Amino acid sequence: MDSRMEAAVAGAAQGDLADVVARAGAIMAAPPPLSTSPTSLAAADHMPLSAAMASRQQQIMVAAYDDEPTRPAPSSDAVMFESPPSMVDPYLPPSACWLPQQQLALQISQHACYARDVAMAGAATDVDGDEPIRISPAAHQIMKSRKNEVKKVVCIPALPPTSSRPGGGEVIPSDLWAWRKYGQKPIKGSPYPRGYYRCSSSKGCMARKQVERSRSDPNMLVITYTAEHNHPWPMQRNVLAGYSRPHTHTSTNNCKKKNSCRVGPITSSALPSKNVNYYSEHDAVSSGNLDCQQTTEMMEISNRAGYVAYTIGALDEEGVAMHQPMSCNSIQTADEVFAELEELEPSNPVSSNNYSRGVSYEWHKF
DNA sequence: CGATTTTGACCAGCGC
DNA sequence: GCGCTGGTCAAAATCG
Repeated sequence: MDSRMEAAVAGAAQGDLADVVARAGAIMAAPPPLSTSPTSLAAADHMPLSAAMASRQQQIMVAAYDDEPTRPAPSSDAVMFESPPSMVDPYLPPSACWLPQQQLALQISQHACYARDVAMAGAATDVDGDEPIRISPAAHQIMKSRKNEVKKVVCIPALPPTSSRPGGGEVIPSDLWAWRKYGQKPIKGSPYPRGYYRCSSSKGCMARKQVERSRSDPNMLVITYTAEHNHPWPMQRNVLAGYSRPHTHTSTNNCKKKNSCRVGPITSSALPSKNVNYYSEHDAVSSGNLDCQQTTEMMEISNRAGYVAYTIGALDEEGVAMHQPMSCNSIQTADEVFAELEELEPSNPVSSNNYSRGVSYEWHKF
């Protein structure tokens, strides 16, 4: 068995589910020891997948941000990541597939023993592809714990801590929902505390999320979503304003206050509370209540703004893994994209300059 | 002044 | 039953 897989399963045995996810993500992301590794993104055009992954018929999406918006679809070399790729939960809406490069995410759900699935998907075979995975009973028990609670786990590269923030300056990327922190606890065995957040958009909303750094890879943030939002997604089209750039945001420049890594306030008449500070950074849409149209728009615009999305592990009818780039035909600069958006909704301006240059984001209600 | 964060206290679940 | 651990509450502090 791949040593990395052993580590992942060991993590599960220790009850570190988040770590399992992170490890699985690392497995998926790790540069292959050989250029022909099954997980090699460089071999994207003819990517073989593990049998276990295929059995789940999972779609694994990798979204890569290209710093040069005018650059065409990347060559095979261009999809060698330093950051982990995203693995998108098939139970999640398609919107979850859209991920900026620096939030390349491993995203799994707990619809059915997800950690095992993660481990299986991440390393169902070793590098040689011939060794089956064995999950210890202890690990399996951990995976089945928390009863039948449905969770979504997102593993993303952590942003650099902001020195301006007290207590280490953890920077929590946004997922477009409004979250309010209600607790923080040190976690046994981990040097990093776990933050507890609840949705602040609606009083009755039971949505929760937990944010912690992976103890095995401090560069990874593991975000666990619990329960569903019982209200509409608070923003619409112009949410994209915060999406099309990697973290050139102002955290290092303007984050003089502890809350300042929220790029800017977003007000919306649709919101129950006034002047709610929404996280407006660009990040995975992981909770995903977006409808198909929104998703399509986001995918399209993101592609045009310089994102390139790849599907890894989409299966044909015979279970043969396919890998194909998603549409990325018309590459435009982000400014062009947002200028176009403004044309679509002149009453709902998007500050493309601010956005594209990462200075400050001013979103307007719609 | 309202919203959010911080942080210690409290509570519940689980294993021994 | 007890202790450990994780999750939540709530008061105080902080921020805009």
